[in-house]
Amino acid sequence: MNEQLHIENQLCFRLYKLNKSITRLYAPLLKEAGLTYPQYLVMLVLWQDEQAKSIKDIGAILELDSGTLSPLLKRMEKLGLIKRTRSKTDERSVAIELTAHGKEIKNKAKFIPAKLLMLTGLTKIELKQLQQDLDELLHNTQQHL
Amino acid sequence: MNEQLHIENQLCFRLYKLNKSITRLYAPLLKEAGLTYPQYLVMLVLWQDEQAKSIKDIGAILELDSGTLSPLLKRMEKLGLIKRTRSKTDERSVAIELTAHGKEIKNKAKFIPAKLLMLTGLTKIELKQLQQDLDELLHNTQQHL
DNA sequence: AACAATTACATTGTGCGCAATATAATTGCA
DNA sequence: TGCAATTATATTGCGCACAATGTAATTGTT
Repeated sequence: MNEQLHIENQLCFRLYKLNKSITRLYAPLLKEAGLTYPQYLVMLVLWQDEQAKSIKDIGAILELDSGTLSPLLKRMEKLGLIKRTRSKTDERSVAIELTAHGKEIKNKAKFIPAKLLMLTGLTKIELKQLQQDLDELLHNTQQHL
Repeated sequence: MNEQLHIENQLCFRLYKLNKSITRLYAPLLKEAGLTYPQYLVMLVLWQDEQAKSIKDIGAILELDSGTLSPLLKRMEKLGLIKRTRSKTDERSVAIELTAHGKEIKNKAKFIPAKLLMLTGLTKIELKQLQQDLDELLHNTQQHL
């Protein structure tokens, strides 16, 4: 009997479940704004400073490649959230910017983080500590990629 | 400027990246055994006690529904990892059991958890503490689903 | 200037994950 | 017993995630 192979002992399985669990918590809140979770992540990046960003920039922040982002951003354009424009200074690059509708949604979305924090039941101090732990782990794992 | 909406302040984003990052760490190790990560999770469940389990049982453990498991298990059958059999006592139920090949793979896989733990750079104590923290968070979030 | 290498993005194909719906078997209850 | 409700699984459709490949624009080198 190999205790290490026991599924409940595996860190990865907890992260797998927790990630799904949190995504499901977001779903109803995001639905009100008409967003999926990955779309929400893109919007967070664009809301940051409301400046146009290239697909490359967005990919670097979210750690997603063009195979994921190209169709995702096309869907978001069809939903009227963003506009895609070929850069004139570099025709290879595509600039992504928010539409007026995309900017408006921020007002609905800005209450989401607080709502979610409440659902986690974490205090601000626990949150900060957990974020540090996860950052350290993220740093370690990414060294081996 | 809404600090809460800043993507780098969001717990969910860390979990999202960490989950992807860890899955990518597994990928090359699992490839040697011819498994994807979700397939590995199913195998972990079946390796536990090498007894046939229903799709429902597997779904309860992995928190996956038939929409995910039905095609996943069909692919695994095609790969020769498992066998699917309609239960005779209850024709609605499908029993999943390991093939000889499926059992053999355990010998390759049993070294994976230790390898991965090393890549995380965590001590056993840190691991245990983190697992507890994640369990608590998982428990809290699942209360609201 | 010519051309090889690199870069930014798009496309194709595969495998999840999940909502919604369908179907057949079983159970529960009047 | 008959029939409505429940249960176990399957199917469809959509949206990621990512590997592999393709393409056009740009850069670097000689």
